[in-house]
This record gives sequence, C-alpha cells and structure tokens, in this order.
Amino acid sequence: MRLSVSQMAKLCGVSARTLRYYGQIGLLHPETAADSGYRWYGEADVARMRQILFYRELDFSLSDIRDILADPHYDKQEALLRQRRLLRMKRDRLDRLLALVEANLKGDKIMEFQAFDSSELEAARREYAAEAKARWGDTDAWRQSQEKLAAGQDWSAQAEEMNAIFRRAAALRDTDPAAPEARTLVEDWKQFISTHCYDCTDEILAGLGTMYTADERFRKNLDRFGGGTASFLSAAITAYCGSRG
Amino acid sequence: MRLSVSQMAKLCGVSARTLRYYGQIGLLHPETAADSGYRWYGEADVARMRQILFYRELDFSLSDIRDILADPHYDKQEALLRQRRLLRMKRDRLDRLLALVEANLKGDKIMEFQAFDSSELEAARREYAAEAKARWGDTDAWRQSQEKLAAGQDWSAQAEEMNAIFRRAAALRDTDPAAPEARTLVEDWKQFISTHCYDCTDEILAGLGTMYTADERFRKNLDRFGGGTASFLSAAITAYCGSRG
DNA sequence: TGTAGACCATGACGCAGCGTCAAAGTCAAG
DNA sequence: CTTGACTTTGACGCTGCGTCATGGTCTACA
Repeated sequence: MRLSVSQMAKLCGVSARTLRYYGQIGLLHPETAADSGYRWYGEADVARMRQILFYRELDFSLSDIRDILADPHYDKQEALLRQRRLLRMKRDRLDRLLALVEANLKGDKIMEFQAFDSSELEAARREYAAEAKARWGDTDAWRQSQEKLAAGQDWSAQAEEMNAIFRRAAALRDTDPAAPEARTLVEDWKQFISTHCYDCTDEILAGLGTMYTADERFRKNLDRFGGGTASFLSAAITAYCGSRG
Repeated sequence: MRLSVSQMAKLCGVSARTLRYYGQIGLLHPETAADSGYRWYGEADVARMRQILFYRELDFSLSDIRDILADPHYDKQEALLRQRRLLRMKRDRLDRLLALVEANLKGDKIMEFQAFDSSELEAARREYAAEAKARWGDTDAWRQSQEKLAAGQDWSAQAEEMNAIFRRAAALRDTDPAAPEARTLVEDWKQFISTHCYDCTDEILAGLGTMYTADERFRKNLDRFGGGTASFLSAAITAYCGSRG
C-alpha cells in the first residue's frame, strides 16, 4: 500500500493540509521520497492515523497525542479500554444535556449549568495525558525549553554548554555516527540531559533521537549549527542505543 | 439579580475572559456601568448564556450563534426541537465510535474511518445556521463588508457614499436623535442598504442599530468619524423604528 | 519529445476562541 | 486611608488548521 497525500486524506476523512501539518509537528511522519519530496503513506501510517483520530475525538491536544503514541510502553489493548471509558463519559454528558432539553420541552424551566460541566471528563483526560508524559520523560517540556534556547532567548551558561555540544555534533556530521567520537558525544549529551533535566534513560534518548529528525521545528534548530547536524545526531544516538540494546 | 463577571463566570462554568470576549464580539452584552465600566449580568443575560452554551456545545461558531439568537423570528420551542435533533445526531456518532472500539476490543481488526464521519452533522448544522442567517438578512456578510470599507480597503463610489452618510451622522451626533434631520439620515441610510445590499426592513434596521453599539468592532469603525457617532446612529434608528413600530 | 493538466511541495499569512500576562482603575472592609 | 480583592482595557501568544501564492513533478497523450 502506497498512498499519496490526497488519497490518504480521502481515506481518513481529513484534509491534505491536516496531513502536512501532522507531518510538520512530528505527529505522523510518512516515508518521504528523497528526490521529489513527495509523501507516501503506508499501512502503519493509516493505523497510526486511526489512533490519532480517536484521541482527537476525545479532545486531546495534538502534542498530547504525540506523547501518548510515542510512549514506549504504549499498549493497544489498554488504550482501547481507556478510549472506551472516555467515550462513555462523553456520551453520558451528551445524555445529560439531552435530558435537559427534554425537560425544557416539557415545560420545566430548569436552569442548570451543571449539565454543561465537563470537568470530570477533562480531569480524566489530563490524567491520561500526564501519565503518558511522565513515562515518556517529559519530552515536550524539554523540547520547548530547547526551542527557546536554540532561538536565542536564553544566554545562560547552560545554554552555552548545550550549544557547545551541538557545535561538536555539527563538526562531526560528515563522519561515521558509530565512531568513538560520536559515541562520546552522545554520552555527553545524555549526561547533560540527566544533569539539567531529568533522568535520561536509553529508551528516552532513543525517542529524542527519532524526534530530532521527525519534528521539523527541532530539526531546523539543530541544523542551524550546520545542515545535517540533526540527522547525524539522530544516527549517532541510534548507533549508541543499538550497541547497548 | 446582579452578577459580577467572576460570579457570572462561576455560575455558567466559563472563564471571565470568555465573558469579556463574548461582550467584545457582541454576543452577550450585559449592562455596563457608565462610570466604572464594570459589567453587571442580569437574569436575561444568564438565560441567553444558556442558549449560547447549548449552541456552542453543538459546535456552532460564535458568529453563527449570534445570528441565530438575533433572529427576530427566534422561537424557543422550535430551537429546543432542533437542539434535540442535533444532540441526538452527535450522540449517535459517539455510539458508532464506541461500537468500533468494542469491536476492536473483541479482536476484530476493523479499520473503518467511516465512523469518524461527521459530515451529516455538519450539514444539519450549516443548514440551521444558513436559515437563521437568511431570515436575519445576511447581517454578518454585510458587517464584514462594512468593516472592510471602514478600514479603508475599498475606495469605490459606494464606499464614498457610505462615508458621506456616516459623516452626516457624526455632524449630528450632539443633536436630538429623534429630530427630523436624524430621521432623514436614518431614511437615507436604510435606502442605501436596500439599494446596495438587500431589502432592509424596519426589523433588520433595528437589529443593525443595536449592533452598532453592541459589537465593539462595528462601534469603533463608526466612532472613527467622531466619538459617539455609533451610539447616536443607534439612538436615531431606535427613534425612527419606534415611531413606526 | 514536448506539453498540458493534474498532482505535489514549501512558505506565508489569516482565522477563531480563547489563555495569559501587564498596567491601571474601583470597591468594600477595617 | 490604606489594603487587598476585584475590575477594566490592551496586547501578545497559542492551537489547529484554511487558504492562497509560487514553483516543482508526474503522467498521458499528441
């Protein structure tokens, strides 16, 4: 199966722009032809899109959906159970609103705002998202801080230290990502994250690596140190994690 | 009953910012103390807010909601029936999604995107909104064109003619809005709308009049011809319509 | 082999519906 | 008469796209 953007769009019932946007924010990254830049969607992408649509239906933000799906412990069965629970909560809320309309139709002048309340649902949603985020290592907050750093909005010593690592990556970007220098670089990077942010396990590190190329905003920031820095760092991380997996 | 913003917000389960915004776009215009500028919400506002929340729940845009509620033929009973219909459609869609989840839980690998389809619902919604808009005289499109005109993006003869009327209004703005000059002005204005836009009945004219002060964007544009022009024109229209009502 | 027409890419701007500050005015209690 | 809770307006930011504009690509048919 090899679907073009418009075919994929039609199949999933979304617009082509939506697909492009999802690619941009690193939510759905189809195979991209190296020469033409055309996107080609496969079966895995379709399956992922179905998940995305479900969570979107449940009013998760796209970044939350990204975190949930990126979770290395993601369990399809458990996800289904949770989706069912949230869907039921949503339906029950609609039923309450319906009952309110019915009552008003019968002439009862009920002025309840309570039926509109969706805090219960929102709480459940937040809990779910937060849980995934916690397991996934707070990647999102980390990315945001990094984007700020890379955008030059922070000139602390920490930012300088980070930039130094990125410059080293840029300098090595035409060498073998599995070479000892690259390995040392990745180790330093992992150490930096663990020191300044949170305990960076190999699993999280691998996730970051894929994100460096998948998420366009992130990739651009890295490539400002030299074109190809992002993909080099990503490859180096893959090599590092692969050798320890 | 006289509720402050935060009290009203708490009662309706929305934020104070939301209430401010609704005031800004002319969706909910509470009584405003002339000196302090404080907003005070009464029972009518609470009832209107309940309507707003219902339509918002059904995913109407705020401008559509404004048009629906502004409709001089608005019938509460019929509105309830329609709300019920749309709510049911929404619930049925959720039920379809639930069924899909259940099927997947049972192991059936169903890959339906059809269940996500909401075009039926959207069509019903559009139909409803379009109907209200048609009865209400396409006020929204008209306002938009006027905003463009007032923003100086159109320098046609039509724009000049319109501006001339507004300048006349500004010149009269410290006189009696029920005076013959004001009356003539309103008549010219009504004629202008009927000629260039659509048949402007007294009913529609009255609606426009209230909108001139209620909708901040509109008011500002008018007050560029001189502070108080909007409220003068509004008062003149009220006087005109009252004398014919 | 050209070329037409349908498809695709990126980039940029716009929009709704608010959240979230900042700066300044208002109100009731002590 | 001050303090603290509340209010105002204004401005900027955010998400999740829609909607161009501009230009490359692919296939089909002459």
